Amino acid sequence: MFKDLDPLLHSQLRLAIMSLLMSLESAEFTFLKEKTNSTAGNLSVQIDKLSEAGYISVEKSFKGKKPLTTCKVTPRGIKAFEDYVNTLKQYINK
Amino acid sequence: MFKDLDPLLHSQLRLAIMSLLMSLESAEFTFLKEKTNSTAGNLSVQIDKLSEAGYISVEKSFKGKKPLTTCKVTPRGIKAFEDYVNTLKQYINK
DNA sequence: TAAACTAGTTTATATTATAAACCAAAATAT
DNA sequence: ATATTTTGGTTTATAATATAAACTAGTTTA
Repeated sequence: MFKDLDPLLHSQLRLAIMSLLMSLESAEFTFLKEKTNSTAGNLSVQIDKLSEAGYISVEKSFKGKKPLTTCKVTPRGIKAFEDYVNTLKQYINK
Repeated sequence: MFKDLDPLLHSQLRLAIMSLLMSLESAEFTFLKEKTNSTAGNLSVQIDKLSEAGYISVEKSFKGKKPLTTCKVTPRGIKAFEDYVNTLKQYINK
């Protein structure tokens, strides 16, 4: 009856990160931090988890002299997000 | 940007329970257990939490000689569920 | 050159979900 | 009759998770 919800996406902050990345080419750490209203620590942890699952790719570089972390959703992440949304519909429609 | 998701509803099993109760007059413990595919222990705990939040009402009686736990969603529960769904849409509709 | 700020990471803690262990009564098998 | 299993749960222990606090390395500002 109820399919399992991907636990990696069924988390407020990770879902917010993925939601943003689904509609953007890429996003910087500081941008995600601001938009999700999260602490840097929490964001860092959740980005790692999404990255380890292969849902996003993370690139570390420099913007001038400051470190710059850039995130992009991967095809696998897009698939996972879409599956999650479809599964969720079982729970919330009707 | 992203409103907080009610943590009481943002839980697979509790969401499944509420989802079922939203479309039924009432439901028995054993029915919920079967439909949600949960263990009795887990279900018992989550029913308590929903009940303590006032999202559902729980009535304990007997069916013949066997104990019977019956659950119903409350108006407050309906409101919370609808709010949750609306908030969730911010996350999943691009 | 000390203080404060930026852009993070690591680690500790508090919360949560979950199943295992338990209980009382009833039904079933011996 | 009386063990034994099943039903319908509850309580408790454990494992997983989310989150913030503490920390780091370098940079800018006073």
